[in-house]
Amino acid sequence: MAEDLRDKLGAQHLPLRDQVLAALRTAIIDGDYLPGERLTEDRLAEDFGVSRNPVREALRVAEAEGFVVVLPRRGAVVASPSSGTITDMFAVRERLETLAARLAAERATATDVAALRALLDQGREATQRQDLARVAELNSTLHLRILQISGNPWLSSIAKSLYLHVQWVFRLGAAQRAPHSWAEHIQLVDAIESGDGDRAEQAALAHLDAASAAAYENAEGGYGAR
Amino acid sequence: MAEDLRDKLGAQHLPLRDQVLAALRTAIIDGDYLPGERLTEDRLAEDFGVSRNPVREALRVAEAEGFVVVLPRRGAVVASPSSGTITDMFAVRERLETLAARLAAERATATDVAALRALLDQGREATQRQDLARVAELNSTLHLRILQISGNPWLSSIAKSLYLHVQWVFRLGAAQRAPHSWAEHIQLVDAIESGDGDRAEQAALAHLDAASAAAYENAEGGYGAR
DNA sequence: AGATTGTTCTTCGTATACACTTTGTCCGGA
DNA sequence: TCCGGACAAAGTGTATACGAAGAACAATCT
Repeated sequence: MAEDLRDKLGAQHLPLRDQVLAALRTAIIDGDYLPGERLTEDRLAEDFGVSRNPVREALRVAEAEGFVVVLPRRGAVVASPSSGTITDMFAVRERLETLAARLAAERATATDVAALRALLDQGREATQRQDLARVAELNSTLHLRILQISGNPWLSSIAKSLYLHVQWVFRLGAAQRAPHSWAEHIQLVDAIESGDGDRAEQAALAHLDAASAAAYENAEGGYGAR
Repeated sequence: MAEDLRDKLGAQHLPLRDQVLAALRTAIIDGDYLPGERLTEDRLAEDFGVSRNPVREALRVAEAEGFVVVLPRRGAVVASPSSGTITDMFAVRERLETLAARLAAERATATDVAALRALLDQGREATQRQDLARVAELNSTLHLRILQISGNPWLSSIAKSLYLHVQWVFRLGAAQRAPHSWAEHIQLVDAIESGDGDRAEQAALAHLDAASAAAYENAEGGYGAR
């Protein structure tokens, strides 16, 4: 795994710290680094085939984003999402993504809507093929796209970060609600296309409530907190 | 007493990068570094009397928080808030701080309320003394305290970051609305004390609308372009 | 056993070096 | 005079090494 990452990182020429950050995020989200796992700088530097400096800079951002917790003089460990943080995250998402849906409804151009519909089609197709990974990916893309259409950079960047965390928590809970939620997505895109802000907000709320309920069901199993 | 010692020992040591970050933030908010100004690593390192490494790590976080913009291979410049970002920020704050007010109303203990009332008193006093700087400071403390009482770390940290930005924009516009807004604060704390979530949310909304309107008036003067 | 003392691991900060980009400047030629 | 390109300067991006301090753990001593 370390070799794969190293090869990939070496190939591109973005700043190393950004590549490390991206790799670190996905490694955490994918569960390659498990909650509570200790992330020493040397270890990460070796895993990614870079020196400690880019690693440190990436760790600071990962800390600000809440993926890792840094203990003073002890270094970083992967954050441990508790069921409490799930509740908190959904409470914030409810406020933010409903706003995003409203703004998207008010501002979406014909091209925007067409792009969303295209994602919807691909999603339906992937669902039929039982390609769950692809469905999950399209799911993300759809949500992120709506955020982008909202045209509010603050909203977009904050909600995106939250969304990544939700993905992480879901993955940890082994939830695969994606196909089930596709119908809600269609409602949402319909509402956005209609240009009706209230309706879009309502659709987003319904979607989030369902997702939240599903998250709770999966959380029943319990995470190994701390 | 044992706790006192632990708090002292643990809290005493602040990593240099955090000190640099704090200093950088306040320097930007206070207008010591003006929007568009170039921030070379060497210059910052010298200004703060540290080496480049802590500066770089602080810069990454400042970038994530939106205080600086980093141009690839060119380094960092202080971000330039436009009137567009003001609108966007208030749209998000409206969703977030109303939620915070509701949660605070639902969860505030007697001690929490007492602390808020104490801030209110100090604020009234400072207003009488015409000590505007102190009023502004108490203003911040009050808002941050409410966020903390909400008990949602995500909400708290996101809204805090937004709040710092608003302070910045206000300072740039030379707005001193603080004394004027104090009456709204009293309403808000009253609502939180009552435990009525709807009422608290309403009070927060009224406060934000007034602040937003004031921000716009000041923005008329015009900020540098996007 | 319990407390004390080392030892080790790791972070944190510093310093230094160097490649590579971008930028700015200067100089010669049309 | 103006243009264009070589050339130098500035600054980032990255690596490496070293020392100091803190935390955790093992070994030792009373």
